[in-house]
Amino acid sequence: MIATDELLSIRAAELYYEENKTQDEIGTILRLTRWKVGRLLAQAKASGFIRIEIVHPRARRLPIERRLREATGLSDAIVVSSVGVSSDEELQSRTAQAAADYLTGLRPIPRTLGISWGRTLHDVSLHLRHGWAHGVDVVQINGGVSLNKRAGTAATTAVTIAAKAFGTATLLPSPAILERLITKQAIESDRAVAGVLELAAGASAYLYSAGQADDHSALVDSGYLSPAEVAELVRKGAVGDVVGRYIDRFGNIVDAELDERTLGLPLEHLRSAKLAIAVISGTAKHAVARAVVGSGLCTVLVTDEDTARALLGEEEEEEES
Amino acid sequence: MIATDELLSIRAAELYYEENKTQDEIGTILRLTRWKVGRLLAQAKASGFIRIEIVHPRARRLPIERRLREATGLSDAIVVSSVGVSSDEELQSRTAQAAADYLTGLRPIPRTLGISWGRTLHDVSLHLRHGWAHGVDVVQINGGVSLNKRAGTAATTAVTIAAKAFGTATLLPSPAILERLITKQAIESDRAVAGVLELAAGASAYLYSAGQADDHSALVDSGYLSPAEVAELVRKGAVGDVVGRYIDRFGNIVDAELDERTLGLPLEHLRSAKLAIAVISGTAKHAVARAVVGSGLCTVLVTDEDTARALLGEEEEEEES
DNA sequence: CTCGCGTTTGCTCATATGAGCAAGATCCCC
DNA sequence: GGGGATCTTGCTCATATGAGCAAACGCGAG
Repeated sequence: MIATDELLSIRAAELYYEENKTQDEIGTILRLTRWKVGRLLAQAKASGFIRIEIVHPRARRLPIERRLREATGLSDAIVVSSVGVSSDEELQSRTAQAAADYLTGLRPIPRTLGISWGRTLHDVSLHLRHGWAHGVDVVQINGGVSLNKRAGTAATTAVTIAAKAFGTATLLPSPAILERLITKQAIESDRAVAGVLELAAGASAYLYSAGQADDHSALVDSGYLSPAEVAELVRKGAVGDVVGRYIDRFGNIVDAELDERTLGLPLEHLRSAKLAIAVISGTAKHAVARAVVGSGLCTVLVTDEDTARALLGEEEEEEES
Repeated sequence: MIATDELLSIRAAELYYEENKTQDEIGTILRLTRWKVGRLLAQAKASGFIRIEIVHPRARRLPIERRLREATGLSDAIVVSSVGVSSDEELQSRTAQAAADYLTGLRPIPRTLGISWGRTLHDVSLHLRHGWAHGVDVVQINGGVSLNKRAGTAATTAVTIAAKAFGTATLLPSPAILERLITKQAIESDRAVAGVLELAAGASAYLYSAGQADDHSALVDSGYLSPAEVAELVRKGAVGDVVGRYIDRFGNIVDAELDERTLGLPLEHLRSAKLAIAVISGTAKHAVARAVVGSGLCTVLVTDEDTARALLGEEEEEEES
């Protein structure tokens, strides 16, 4: 485009988008035919001079969703807009809301929903509408008895999601990680526990999040792992955890021995699931999101715009006043 | 708007603006009639959920220009967009560019143009196109011989503007501020100087900027005033200077004695001019811009979006990712 | 239950806009 | 300076959209 045309297209855009003039009126003002104005406007759009943003906490980014589906083979991708967001918390809250929306709109409605636990899932449970479905049974897919403070969060999450869907919640009465392999095997073979695991294995859908591999991980908070142990896992290549199991950037288990002592559905089960919804948001989780998506751990990803761009390899640059 | 409609309008907006679907197609997707979709879209716009920005260094903000004209009685206002601008320098450069554009498009073309000098005016001179007009004579309206480094800037500005318009430049061969009143009176009565002042008084248009009242003022830089003297002026209420004369927020001369020793067109002359174009941009100049516009020193203002909003009393709040 | 009022809905019609095409302008290579 | 090749321009026509209106709906008072 020649320079004088570029300037004209900006003048036309001002009149069109800011002053709501018709292309015909603009033609009169700028002494152009209305077709020329239309072309200038089209050029301005094509050159990226016209930026249209949807400013709303519930806004999604459909073009990014599409590119993500195409690039990764996910069966669905939900990407919330990060326009006007300042804190990671708000972004995560928006993402949780979107996950709740997605769950609500899911057809067919899953009879049994396997879930993990953590801050994200808890958030999702809060954002779900009372009566979001009728008769969905919820089952935990990994050990969820917290060792200290956060007591009951895991249980609360499952119960809330189930209650809001007028269904039942089945809790996995076991720690997430056992100290000794033998204990884990013993618990696992316990009738109650085995029954829950079997139920979990037969769930029609899974909903889970992922944790970053650092001191803020829920597994550290809950007392299952010490910061030093996590640091050691990171040294071995861990980028985060999925249902309590630490994976490297290829989605492989980092520490086989630790994994053996971790009670819950194995990752392979998620990989072969028909419907596995991962909810992952926040700058710190870009790496684990990559691993989850890259290794086929989920079929549906709910995330934020920045994480999605990171997955697509287009890091966002700073802008705006 | 009821909550469910708000959400629907966001979904519709995503499909319309991001996916370029027609309202009809959106209707099919969301199971609505196309009229309902149109109404939702209208609601989304009305609620401010749709933000359209023109991202370009030459973009102006026409609605703000209009409000500014209406609120202040200016005969014209040019407001450059500050979208995507990070530094004050860039904003000032954009504003200077806009001033150059305005000057170029001015009809009737002024025969004689009275100008001040300073960083801003220099910027404008550089942004003017060679051949921006044919035969405009330029005359300085205030003393312009610099006392130190910046030597020649004032002269260069006038000469450049004139040369690019194939006209002549008339310089005011005098300092901006004299140390003693008697000297000023003597110079003023000198044939050469008096002749220039007369020419300046008869100019068909004026173009000038304003300086902020602090150490960065061009008058301090040029050595006419010491930082201490400026500080004293500020104490007396000075918000900035216009063609070398310090004014308070009401546009009144702050120090009559100093003003007496300042050589150039009196401010009253600018106030009664048919066409006086002020170019003022940057956060530090909001106060002086208010004084200039409020006291009728200009008929046309070229400024940036932030300054314009400040004049309108709508300070911009921070936003964006 | 019924009536009246205000809101929402689906429609008709006028207008605005984009696609596609033919004529005209411009370039540039010889 | 001639003559294709390419780009630009103004147009016709089909489509998308907004204004305005009447019917349907919902809601509360009697």
